[in-house]
Amino acid sequence: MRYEKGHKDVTRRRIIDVAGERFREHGVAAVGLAGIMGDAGLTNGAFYSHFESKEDLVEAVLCNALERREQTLRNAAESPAGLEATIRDYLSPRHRDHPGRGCPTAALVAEIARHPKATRNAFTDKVSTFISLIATQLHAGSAAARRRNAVAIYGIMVGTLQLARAVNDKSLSDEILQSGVTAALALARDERG
Amino acid sequence: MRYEKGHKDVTRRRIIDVAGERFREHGVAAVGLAGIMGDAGLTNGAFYSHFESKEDLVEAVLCNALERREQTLRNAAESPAGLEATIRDYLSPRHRDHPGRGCPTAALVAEIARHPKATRNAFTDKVSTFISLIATQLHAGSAAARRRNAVAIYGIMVGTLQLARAVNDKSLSDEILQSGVTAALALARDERG
DNA sequence: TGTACATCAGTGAACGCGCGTTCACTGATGTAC
DNA sequence: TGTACATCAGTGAACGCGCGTTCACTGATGTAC
Repeated sequence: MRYEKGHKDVTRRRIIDVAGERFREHGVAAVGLAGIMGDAGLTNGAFYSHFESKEDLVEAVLCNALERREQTLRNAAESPAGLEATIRDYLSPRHRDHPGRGCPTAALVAEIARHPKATRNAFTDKVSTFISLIATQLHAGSAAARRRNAVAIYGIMVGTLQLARAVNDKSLSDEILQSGVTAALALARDERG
Repeated sequence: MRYEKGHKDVTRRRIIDVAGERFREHGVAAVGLAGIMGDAGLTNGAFYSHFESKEDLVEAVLCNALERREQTLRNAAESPAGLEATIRDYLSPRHRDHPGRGCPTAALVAEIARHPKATRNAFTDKVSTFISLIATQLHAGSAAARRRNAVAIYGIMVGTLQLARAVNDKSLSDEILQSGVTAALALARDERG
């Protein structure tokens, strides 16, 4: 079975997509390669003609998911109320309830901290980019204050989304999301500093 | 070898302490029971006279670590500048660099979201307590605004600490911590709402 | 006081299982002559 | 145009390993008589 040109790339992308969803849902450590390959419609053995190791896949998945996130952020940044929409969408029940297709940072940040250098480097680059992208959407205060607020907004989004996901009580979870939105929007409008 | 009274409790506590450190450092899924028992100076077999399962240990570890955290928070709450000290200590390089003895929420929140009901219930109770404890240390705004800010402060602490840990660049990591401190303190003093 | 038995925290080998990884093989297509 | 060979994405069985868990056993002490 020879395949048409680009077939292998398509397969590789399918593996990355499947793995991205499963990693964000269950964590990297809890997801096995056999399951990923099965979901991608392949058998175990094919994995190693696409990736060198599980860690190699993790890096590819992370880069892919973060790049998509960056595109979304860039698109939002073009409309004036973009940041507000980004914050409201990020801290929405929909995002909370569907981690598989959601923000890779919120789902995997603690695990990334324990992964090897290459993976963490890729993550670090994107964090820098996200902070800059948020900062360009802030208009009050000095450049330093805008950057400081951008970091805080990113932190509040990641932290409150994770808390809302972990908590086992719907009304508390909703309250956490709502408080996160209010605080992040206040930071976005901050005139101090 | 019969043991003096209370010996078993001491052993159980030692297992919980060791597991608590290792879980926070490497994540629950990445830590094996044999390693925990070895570090506690015991062999595998002894585990099941102390706990019903790994999940049972996870729950015990989480309750223990969260309870300690609550005590620390309560002690800080008695001094007037307690919240500021709590925030600065939480978002310090020392806390960032030593997750094993640090906040269980920051280390494990994403994993907790994927654990069974009993574990999540225990976590939920403590999150409620933490939010209330932070809220009692806020003095500006309505009761609703103080509670909202308490949630946001908790979220900012958890989110920025995790980002600072995952990022592979010291100066960016330090900047994230510093921005978190500034934003959390601003929220603590917030007069709006 | 001495003997027989109960207790029970801890031992350490073994269980089945799924993990990440390897590898000889397949078979449809493209290329060479 | 027909034949022989190269290519290479994917197959599927097997590897060693460490996991969570089980269990028959140990042996120092406490209790009963």
